Amino acid sequence: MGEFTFFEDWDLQAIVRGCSGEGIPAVTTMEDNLQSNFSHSSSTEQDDLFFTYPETTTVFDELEELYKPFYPVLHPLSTQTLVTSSMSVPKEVREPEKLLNFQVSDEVKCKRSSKKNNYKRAVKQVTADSLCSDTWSWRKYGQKPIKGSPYPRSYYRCSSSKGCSARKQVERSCLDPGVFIITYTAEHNHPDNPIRRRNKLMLPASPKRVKTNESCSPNSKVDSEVIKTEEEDLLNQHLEEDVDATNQEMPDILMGMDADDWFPSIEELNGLFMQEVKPASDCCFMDQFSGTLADPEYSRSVKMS
DNA sequence: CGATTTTGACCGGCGC
DNA sequence: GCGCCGGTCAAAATCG
Repeated sequence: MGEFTFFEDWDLQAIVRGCSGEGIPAVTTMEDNLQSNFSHSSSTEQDDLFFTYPETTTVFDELEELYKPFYPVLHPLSTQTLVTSSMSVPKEVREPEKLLNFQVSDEVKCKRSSKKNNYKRAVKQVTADSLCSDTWSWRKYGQKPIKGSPYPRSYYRCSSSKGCSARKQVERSCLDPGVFIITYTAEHNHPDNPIRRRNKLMLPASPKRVKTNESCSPNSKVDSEVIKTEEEDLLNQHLEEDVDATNQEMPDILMGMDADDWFPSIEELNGLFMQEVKPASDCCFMDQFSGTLADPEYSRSVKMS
């Protein structure tokens, strides 16, 4: 997939690495947090990644915690993570109108003890800037329109190792289309590979690959034009930013690495600089996450469930 | 030609 | 039991 700036989003790596069981402490489960009465007031950057639910908080505190990542206006956007265990992303997250009736305790009780959900989940909210910086190699295996959201959810599995059960889901926030909600599931059972993980840039889908689907609903057809325009603007904007970031923020190259990666080899650095800095015109990554930008006709083909 | 994406079909969980 | 929904599979298409 189109991961091409693996050093940009250090905290995204942190989450993935957490899943891999190396470097940063592994993904924290809801149960762990409840047991340890862990507070969100920690001052370390790492802790800021996680939302936890201390036993002593009130329902309002919990609601506030839940609100934070999904109301970027109130809380300036940063990559933030909600870690859950053995449960799906709360539906209220996607349907904020229901959030007022949402109680964390209910969610904790809502165990879906299926095999599918029997993994730790790390839910993360990132901007488009951060989307392309995942250090792992992911292969898309599915995409589904999600009820209540105008944007489809894409499903990826780790392609670095055959037996790796790590998965991630990417969907746009229905509240802020510029924000993406990434859900990591399961853990990597292999070390990250700094060479392998640097995928080639994804090029826009060729016209012959673009399919039009007239069977989609009238709504989606109208909306698709709007979405297309907005996303093209967003893409152009972020492509420019990516080039700037690549040129100016090289120190960040170290930020997303665990101890083993802090001192990359000369060869690796050379390769990184030579491969990662590419013309913005070559960059097209959004399709990897939203299934929309690289394929301008995408939303036309999304069938309404 | 191998890797990846696309996409319809299928499956299992859940609510009614 | 049935239908809805999310998640996954797998064949075909596509890319480099």
